[in-house]
Amino acid sequence: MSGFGKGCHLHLIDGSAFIFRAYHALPPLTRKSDGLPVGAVSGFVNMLQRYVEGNSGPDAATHVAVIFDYSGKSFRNEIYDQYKAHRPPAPEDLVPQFPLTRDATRAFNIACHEIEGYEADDIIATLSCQARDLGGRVTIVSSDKDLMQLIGGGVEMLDPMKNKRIGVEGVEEKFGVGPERVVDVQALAGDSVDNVPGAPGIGIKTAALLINEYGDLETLLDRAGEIKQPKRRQTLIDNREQIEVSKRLVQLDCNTPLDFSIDDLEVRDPEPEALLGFLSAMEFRTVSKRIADKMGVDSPVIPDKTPEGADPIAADAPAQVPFDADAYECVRDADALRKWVAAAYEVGYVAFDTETTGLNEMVVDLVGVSLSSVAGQACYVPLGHKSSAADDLFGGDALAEGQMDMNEALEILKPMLEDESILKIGQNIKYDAKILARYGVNVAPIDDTMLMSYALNAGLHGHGMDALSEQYLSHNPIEIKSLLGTGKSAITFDRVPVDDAVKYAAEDADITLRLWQLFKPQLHQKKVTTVYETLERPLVPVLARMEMAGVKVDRDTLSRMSNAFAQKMAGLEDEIKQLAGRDFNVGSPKQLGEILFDDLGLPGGKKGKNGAYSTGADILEDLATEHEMPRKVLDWRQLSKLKSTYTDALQNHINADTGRVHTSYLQTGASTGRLASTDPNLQNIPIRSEEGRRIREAFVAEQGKTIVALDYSQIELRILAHVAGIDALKQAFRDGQDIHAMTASEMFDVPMDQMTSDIRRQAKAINFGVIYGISGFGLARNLRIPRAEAQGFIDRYFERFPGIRTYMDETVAFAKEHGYVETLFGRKIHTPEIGAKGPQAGFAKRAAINAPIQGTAADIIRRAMIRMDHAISELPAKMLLQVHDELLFEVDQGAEDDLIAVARDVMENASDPAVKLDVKLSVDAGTGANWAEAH
DNA sequence: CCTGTCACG
DNA sequence: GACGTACGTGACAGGG
Repeated sequence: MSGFGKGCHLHLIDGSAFIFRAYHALPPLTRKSDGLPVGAVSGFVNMLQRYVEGNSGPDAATHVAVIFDYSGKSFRNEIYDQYKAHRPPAPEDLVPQFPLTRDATRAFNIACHEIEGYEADDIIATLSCQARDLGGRVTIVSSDKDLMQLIGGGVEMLDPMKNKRIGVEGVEEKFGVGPERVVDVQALAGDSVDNVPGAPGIGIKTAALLINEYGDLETLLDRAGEIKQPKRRQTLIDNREQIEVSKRLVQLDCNTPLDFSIDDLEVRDPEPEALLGFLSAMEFRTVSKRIADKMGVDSPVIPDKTPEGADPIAADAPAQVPFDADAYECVRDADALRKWVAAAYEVGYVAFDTETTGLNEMVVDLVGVSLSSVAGQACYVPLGHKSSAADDLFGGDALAEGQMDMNEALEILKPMLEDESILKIGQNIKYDAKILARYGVNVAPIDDTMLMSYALNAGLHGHGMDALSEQYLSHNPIEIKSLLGTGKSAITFDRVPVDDAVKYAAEDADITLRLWQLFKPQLHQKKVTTVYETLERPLVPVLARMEMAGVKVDRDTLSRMSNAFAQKMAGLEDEIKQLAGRDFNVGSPKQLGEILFDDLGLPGGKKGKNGAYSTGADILEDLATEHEMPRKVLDWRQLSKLKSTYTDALQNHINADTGRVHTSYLQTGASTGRLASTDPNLQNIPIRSEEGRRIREAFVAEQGKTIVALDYSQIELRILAHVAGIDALKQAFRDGQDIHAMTASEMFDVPMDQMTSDIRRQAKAINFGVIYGISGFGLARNLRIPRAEAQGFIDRYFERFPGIRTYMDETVAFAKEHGYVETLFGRKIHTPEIGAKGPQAGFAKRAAINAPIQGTAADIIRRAMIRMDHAISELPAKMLLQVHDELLFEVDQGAEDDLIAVARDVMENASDPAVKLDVKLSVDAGTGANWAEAH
């Protein structure tokens, strides 16, 4: 066997990082037989398994090792006794798992090494140098920036989280200098995580600037006196020794004494017996089975025994700490804030919340931030509270005393909020992320308790924090109303006294943390982790970007329409009052009812539960044959709606700075998985009537750009064809037929070439009816035909497509048995009313039938949106809006075709590979200067 | 604050 | 046998 050399490829896996990631990513699982904590081991095994599976192709390793930190002090503590001094001891339940991860590595037949007195990074450095000198390639599997100094000359890093390779350019992007100067920059910038001091006040940006100017650290320090900025100059002169120590701390050692050689690291196939033996000893049933299947051997039998009295759920429940508002801290200076940031680093996560002057993220100001990393312990950092008017003769616009400078606080918080190793937990964190984005902070990675609640319990209850706190923590939080008041006299949060704000804001962070601790393991137990991780969590940044992008709305167009509507309405109003014989408020259904049914004595007056006549559009439509007034009222109402809701209200939503309208998407608004759009709702802009449709002309592209709209064609009927297994429907979609005409032909025995628009219209109504959980009454009302006739249609439909009936019955039965229904992607929609008696039973049944269809369509477009972000990143295009089955883009003129090709591909394949649909998805596209043209 | 009405998919 | 019924949303105006 020849030794390591040219053509060889060494993979070095940062084992310790794997362990911590696994520990934080997974709920605290225990071995069933004896309660040994094995969550981290389980995650570690999964990562190794994925690594082994992916190790093929041109980048495959010929040699591989997993490298661990040796527990205890390293030689760096002799250089600087405070090195990594802020690191807390490993969590109690993680400690026994350390040796098990070594066992796991060996079980996979992968070399595993650690050396006393050295860190994993040093071993990785030494092996990288050796491999490079021998002419081979190296891939370091880690996202630790301290390892970036090793890159170059055939050495690359692979970020396993993002599955992204990092080469020399990646280093330059991160540090502003090449790999050989990374240590110089780190020596200056220091590192709060490892407690490397560096030069106070100098961060990576400034450090890179200085190093690039002077060449290297030694030259810089020697010539520090030449620096123009007095503060910088003094810092470097005063802290020379500290900077030199820092460099020795960050410099990795390429001469670690190894008790093995690279040749010992050659890749070996796992031995089934050893690997399965280890997995069954750990009682990992799922992985055992998967690996056994892969290896083509029998999976080991793992006894399923639970010790008497053990309650795994109860063991997982977070500790009950009483709520204590007096325990919350008000943070007023940098040192205090740094302590809270350090606390986040200790555990690797932090719940945080922002307080602002209002609810419109695009406009409001930041007033304060609250943090919590341990239940019961939380702080509030007031930043923008105004002094009370009584203290300030100049109208109370001065900042209150005892607050940190906003920029200083953000400088301390930003590295932590952007640190990939620190999980930021929020309740509706999209809101906080958007606020902070306007202050130059890009919050990531994130978890969101609102979305967790939604993935777990959609259909059971709302997902606002107050409701969740009450239900799951038995704690009623302070109401914001009690601080701000209501109505006209309401104040903004910056006017709330700081002492009151602390109690309210810190409590929110505390509650969020506790909810997270509660929900996180439940995701796993309730099997909704995939839904949360693939359909909820990654959508947050996508929606945030769309909302911030906004859509350009032309004020003049709206204003002109508004005037035209007003004129027409005035004319109609005169005519209506003339016909009524007296003056009244046309916009009042109550008064209108009295005119129609009492004064004019028209037939069919039905009083509702509060004694008023019903005057809905369908009733007026029927009355239109009796009298000419109802038609005029209908016309008036349409104009009134268009004017008040669209041409007038929309103008007020145009952002003064951007000239665009920025909606907010609510991810948890609809139980089925659909989004909801608010402030303003851009998912109900008119299209069905010709007059309403023209409002879309006001949604325009910027100069030099084009609006592109892509929408799924018949997505819900396609999903119905799949889930109900209707072959005729599937075939029709495959053949590209007119689906409603085909339904009509099938039902009414009319050949396709003799189809009339009226028959087709009826079939279309039936097709939609099926999706909604059809009833004879509903169809009769929709088609304005006798109920018996409608029922006949339905019977015939079921006869021709018997799969539909089966689907409906099975779905209702499933809902009754489980209390929920599911989409094809595993989203659970709860149906608590399914067992109800009375009219609600009908509602619940139809909702249960509709939910998997509407929900699966919603899941598909969510997947498309999540992938779209990356897919169009190279194009001069932005995704602006989602309207359930449609995506709206703005793209540079000339790039429309490129965008359509990419976006259509993403949308049509959005269900792959999780779900293989029997029916192809089809997407229509349109372009134009405005939304009306593009549709 | 609730209800009726109507805009969308 | 009667009861009421298409599914999912949000915004606005009127009225207490």
